[in-house]
Amino acid sequence: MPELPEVETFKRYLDKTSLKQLIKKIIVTDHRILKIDESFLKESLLGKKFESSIRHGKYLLVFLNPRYLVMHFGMTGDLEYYNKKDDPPKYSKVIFQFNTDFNLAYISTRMFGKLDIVDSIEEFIKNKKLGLDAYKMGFEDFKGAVEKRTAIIKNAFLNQSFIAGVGNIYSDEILFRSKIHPKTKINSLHEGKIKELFTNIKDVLKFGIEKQGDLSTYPNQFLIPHRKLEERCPACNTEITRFEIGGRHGFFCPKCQKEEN
DNA sequence: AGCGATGTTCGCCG
DNA sequence: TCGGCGAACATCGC
Repeated sequence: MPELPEVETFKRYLDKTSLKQLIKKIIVTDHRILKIDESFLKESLLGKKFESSIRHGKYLLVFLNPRYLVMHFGMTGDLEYYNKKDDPPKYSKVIFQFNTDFNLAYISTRMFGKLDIVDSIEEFIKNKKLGLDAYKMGFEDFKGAVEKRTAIIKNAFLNQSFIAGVGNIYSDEILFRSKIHPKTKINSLHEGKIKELFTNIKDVLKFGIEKQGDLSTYPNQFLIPHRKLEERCPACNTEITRFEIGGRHGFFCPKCQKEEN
């Protein structure tokens, strides 16, 4: 699932369901998902509670005093809070059993997600070299980040050290809405365009969060429903172009998104 | 039945 | 050091 809107949805779900309950048992069904030893995971969590959570980019950090559990979801991660009476969800890799009738399952279908333990948020962000959180950043900081970079804009978005949280799909949507060609050099953008881009990042992510990360019911005027071959631009009816960049497929409208801005 | 996939990381090269 | 590329990771659904 996850780019920023999905992870924000996981955060709200975890906050609503799983805080303040004693963790009495942890079951790890696949150790490849752990970046730390199982014993350290247990030492850090057992007998404690999930106190609060913070999302930075695509990462969710859950505070347990004194450490943080870091959840990353790869391309196919999920969380499910379920009654102990029921079977664990399919592809559960770690199950947190609370001192209640419920468990929280960390699910990773394709094993791309990871769980880690860290001492502080600042240290984590620094070690991972993560940029500003795309949803929380202010305009001046964003402008500073843009001016420090020389890469083409699509690659910049995919690089989490530029700004954190935007991935392949939402970056296409943001560039479409901003009428920016994905291969535009990011440092060629002028102030007005940077401002417009900033506003569109916020709006696209906000809409995504309101949709709870569900991409399947987007209105026609967005690019998202048209990210496939032989689709047409909802604004001008030109055929959408598919291109490859950094080993991924991106989509854009060659008429609405011209190189020059 | 092969290919592609909302992510990250690492090594290589310019 | 940065930027871009390609591969690797793992596995399921189309």
